[in-house]
Amino acid sequence: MNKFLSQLNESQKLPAVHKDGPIMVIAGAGSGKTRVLTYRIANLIEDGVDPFSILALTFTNKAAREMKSRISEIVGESNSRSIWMGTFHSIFARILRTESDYLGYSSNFTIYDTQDADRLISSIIKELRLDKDLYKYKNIRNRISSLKNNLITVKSYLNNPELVQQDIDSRRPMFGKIYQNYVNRCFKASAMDFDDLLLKTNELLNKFPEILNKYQSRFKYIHVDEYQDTNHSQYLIVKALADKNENLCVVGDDAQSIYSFRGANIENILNFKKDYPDSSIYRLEQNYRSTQNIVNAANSVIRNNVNKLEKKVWTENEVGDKITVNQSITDSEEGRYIASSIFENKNNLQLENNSFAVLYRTNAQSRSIEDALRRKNISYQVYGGLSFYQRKEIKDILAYFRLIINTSDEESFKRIINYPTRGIGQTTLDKLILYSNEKNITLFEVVSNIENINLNLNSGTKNKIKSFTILIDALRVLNNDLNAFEMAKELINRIKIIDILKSDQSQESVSRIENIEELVNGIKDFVEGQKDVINAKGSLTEFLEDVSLISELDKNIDESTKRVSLMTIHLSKGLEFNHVYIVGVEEDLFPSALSMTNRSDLEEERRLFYVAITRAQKKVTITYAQTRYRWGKLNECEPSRFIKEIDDSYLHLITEKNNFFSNSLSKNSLRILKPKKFSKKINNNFLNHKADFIDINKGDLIIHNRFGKGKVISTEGDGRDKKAEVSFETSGTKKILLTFAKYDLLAN
DNA sequence: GCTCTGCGGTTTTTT
DNA sequence: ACCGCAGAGC
Repeated sequence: MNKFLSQLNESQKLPAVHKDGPIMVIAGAGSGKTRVLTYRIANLIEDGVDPFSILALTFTNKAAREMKSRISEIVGESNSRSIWMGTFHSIFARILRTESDYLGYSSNFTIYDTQDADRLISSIIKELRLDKDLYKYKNIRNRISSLKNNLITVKSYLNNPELVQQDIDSRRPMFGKIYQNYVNRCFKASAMDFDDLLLKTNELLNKFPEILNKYQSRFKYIHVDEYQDTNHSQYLIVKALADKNENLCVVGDDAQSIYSFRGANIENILNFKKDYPDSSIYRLEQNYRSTQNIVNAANSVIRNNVNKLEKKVWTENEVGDKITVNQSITDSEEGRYIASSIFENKNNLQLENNSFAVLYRTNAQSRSIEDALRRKNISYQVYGGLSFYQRKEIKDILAYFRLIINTSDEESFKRIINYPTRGIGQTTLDKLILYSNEKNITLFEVVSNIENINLNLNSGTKNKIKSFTILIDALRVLNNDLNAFEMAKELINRIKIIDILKSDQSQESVSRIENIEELVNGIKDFVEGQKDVINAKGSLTEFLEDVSLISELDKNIDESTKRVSLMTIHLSKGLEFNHVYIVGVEEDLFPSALSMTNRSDLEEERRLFYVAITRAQKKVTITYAQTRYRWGKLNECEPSRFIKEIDDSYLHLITEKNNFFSNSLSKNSLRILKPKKFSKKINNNFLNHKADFIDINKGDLIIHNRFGKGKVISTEGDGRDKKAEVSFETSGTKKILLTFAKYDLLAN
């Protein structure tokens, strides 16, 4: 037996050395499942299995990278490099590019993200002259996505009276038409959305036995991490590929299944034994991550779920601190409590910022936490939300890149035909789209041939269109020789985007310029990094492939500054932190109001809470507020039922007596607030006396997050109605409402 | 065709 | 508060 296996305990060792045949590993939180996968793959290689024949599907590309580097420490880099390891989406995108001919696609196909899909759906709804209030693009997108994840193509949809009736009943009889147009337009644009990457892989494997055979023979050993979060489409791909050798190892934890909204099917893990009757099932129940109090608290919560596999997670770790539950009066008070608590723990326990994570149910909750951390000078990193690559200026630059590589890409074309503005407006674009739909040719073909097409355009417009096509054609030629970084510089010079943004002096433009610079630096890093990769050239194509499937956690973050992590609980899955704050643990927020109508949704929320608790090694703090701003309005909140589900013996409740509220609250206001449900009147009193902002007055200098530096000319109103008129250096005079505005006091 | 303004939806989670 | 969009006015 290989000596590195001695680093595993007995129950970890069994699945790690189980070589052939289907196995499932049910791994409780913190039980070392990544370790098992790592050593199992290393062991296969030491046993003489060709790394090229090992496939490992992970949940994020970051997880894949980390696992690869750990495997390379054992079996060497030349071996680990050859393993097929990555997310479903990235691995099968790679295979689809290789086999694109079979499906009638070009190998350069674009990957549409959610925003691209939404825009395309919106324009189809508009073109079909449908009522956009009845046909909400989000509903349509979700419906298309769920059909695709269940392998229901347009044809099978139209042949299924029950499905068609569902849409008639929800007053969307034209849904089928939209679905059909959407699929056709994606194909015409040579684009695949996220769901297509899985759907088309299934199509490829089902329709072409020689292809199926090729990949079945290649992938002799298949591993799937986070199996509980696979959807039906992914399940079928795995089943098809594993069918020949049946060397399949799936690892997961039904208690951590939290992605049903994107089609994940918990039944996949619950039914594994039925699918593979000869399979072996292993359980990892010893937790190495957390204290006894944390493990026990998590167990007492998940016990309330009916639908689950029985297992008992336990630990030999210390008992540890109890879970602190803190009540705050407002959401901003909650933020201040967390910032103070982090500050104190850092000092008392000699911890760095990166030992702490703040986890929340919705991205919108990060704001109050960010404000509080900023005021205490604690550096933090927000993951998720509007990501860097979704920002307008970045998507616009990327749209150029995408069009250069795939001129059929309709969504990219529409983004940049008039960016920067070159006098080609909506009217012209509508004519181009109409013609391209009529003749079934791409928009770029239309403009490339604009001279010979009669669209009632004046010669000025025609010339503007011509110079656009000349620009794109020139860049396409350059792309044959230049790498991604050189292309980026070339593009930015040619469209003069920095100059244009500079001429507009607003704070917003400054930040757009910074973002573009950051993008260019990122591309430079990427090109440098590609020098180590076999056969890679650092081309634009490679860069786009990398960027379009990047996940929130894959981003390169400068780790030299240690930061507190802020993220949704969904994103935190698989991670661990010394101290974890779970915030906004209130009814209607967590569990979400939308999850309370049926048992299975509520159970998923509970699993989410379980995930949150089990991220912590040493300490969990749960917070909730009595009032919270949502949709710009103040709401009264109640503590979440999940808090009550934790066995009391693991909890330390902070009562008002020993609670340390920040200085801005007087003892009086605390006394007033003592009754749990306070009246509207008291509520208003409180808010009028104790407004939640940095008070500013005439003559003060402030810095505003959007408008920059400015001087207060006058103020009006009181309490939370207080407004200030501020003269900003670059943005002119604005009136701001102090409770909402984001600013800091510079001097007075 | 461009730009400003006001309005309405937004906040469940993401590859 | 924030964003995207539609409509008005230039």
